Amino acid sequence: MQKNLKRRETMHRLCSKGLEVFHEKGYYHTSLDDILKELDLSKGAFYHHFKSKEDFFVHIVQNLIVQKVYALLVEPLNTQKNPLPVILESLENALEPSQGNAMAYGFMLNDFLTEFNKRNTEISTYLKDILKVWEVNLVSVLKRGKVDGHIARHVDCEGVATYIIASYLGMRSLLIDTTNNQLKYQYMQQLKHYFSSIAERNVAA
Amino acid sequence: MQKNLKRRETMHRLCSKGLEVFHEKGYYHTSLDDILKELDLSKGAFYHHFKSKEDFFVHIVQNLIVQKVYALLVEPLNTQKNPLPVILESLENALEPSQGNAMAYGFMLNDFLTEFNKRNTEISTYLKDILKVWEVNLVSVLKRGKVDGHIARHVDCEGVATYIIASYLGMRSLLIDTTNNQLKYQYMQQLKHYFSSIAERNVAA
DNA sequence: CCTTAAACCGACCCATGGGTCGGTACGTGT
DNA sequence: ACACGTACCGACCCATGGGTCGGTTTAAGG
Repeated sequence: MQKNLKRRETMHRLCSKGLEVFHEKGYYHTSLDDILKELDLSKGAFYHHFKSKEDFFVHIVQNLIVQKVYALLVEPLNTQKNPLPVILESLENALEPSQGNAMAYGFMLNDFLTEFNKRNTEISTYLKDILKVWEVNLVSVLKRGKVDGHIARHVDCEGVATYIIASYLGMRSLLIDTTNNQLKYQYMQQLKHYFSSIAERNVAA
Repeated sequence: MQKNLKRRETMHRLCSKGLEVFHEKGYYHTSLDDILKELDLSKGAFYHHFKSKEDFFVHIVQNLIVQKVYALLVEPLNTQKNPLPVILESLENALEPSQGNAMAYGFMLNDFLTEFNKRNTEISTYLKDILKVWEVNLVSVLKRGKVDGHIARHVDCEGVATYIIASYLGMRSLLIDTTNNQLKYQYMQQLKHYFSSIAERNVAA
């Protein structure tokens, strides 16, 4: 069973490095050789494991990117506490440029979303599906917040979720290439103002 | 002076169609021939007027894109009225997919910003400068709103401007390829909530 | 061992697309 | 009318990069 292990390991090395370079330089601006060179692998190796560059990226999306979004933005919502601070915390956490040693490249959905839009509908769809999952989870946690008396009853939960996602995506756009903590701080601050406007007044946020 | 007119006309046709196609398919996914074919012009014509594809796009940015952003998002701020409704109106207007007959493609900064980020620092800088102008104008109009008693004194105007821009950019990301009026409506609605949280309470917004 | 098939190599193919260059057509000043 | 320069043409050059394919190495099974 050594062969099977080798296969998995090589594929994982490819996907991992692939995501890293794709995120850094963009999908269409990264040649396979860029990735292969860094891993000391050949074209032959690559095409033995993947049908095409596109197929390769689909693997990356469905394995790595989905996981990252889940870990950063969906899992943290899974608590019984007041949703608003929980959401704030998850967003702040996800905006962190890199925790630990390796590049955690917080969030890359926005870059890929615009890069593939209208260029590759299949990949676009996969990426949008990920956003959708986040949105659905946001909505459900917001609705629960309403029931629990943390969020005002008049609030449109779908609208709030959309707005959170939009501001977050845009923030990622502004943060690109500048590790500007000032921007991040401003964003979090205003988000708190916004949240206070949808919180139930008589309960401590 | 016929020659000079011809020159201006051809350059303008190139830039105009160039922006259209670049915005539709992306800069790097558009070949010069894509544009030239639609205008019945040749490579020779193109390189007679522009140094390179990059030089061409710089022209487009500095002439057409700057103007569009000014017209849609900066000029409307130039009034003495309460800033918050004015800003809302300008954003709503700018999100309109296409007013009139030709494609007005509302706003394309976000797409180009992410496309050129880390790929072409010169163009990136030009694009960011445009955003900066918008930001500066937002800040100044917000500060005036404070003086005029429309906006609460504790508000961080820079933060608000950043937040508005972020949410707007992100909204454009979400709206791409879907002419989803629902999304736009949700966004405007939540923006109003947010604005109410930074408005001076004792004055009608 | 010795066969078989997976893992991998790297030279090659070829379409794409930015950029070049020698030429042509025509308006313009003299 | 003649010369000149501007606008434009389109065949060509060449680097890039996705994908192919015949071959070599290596692990697994009998």
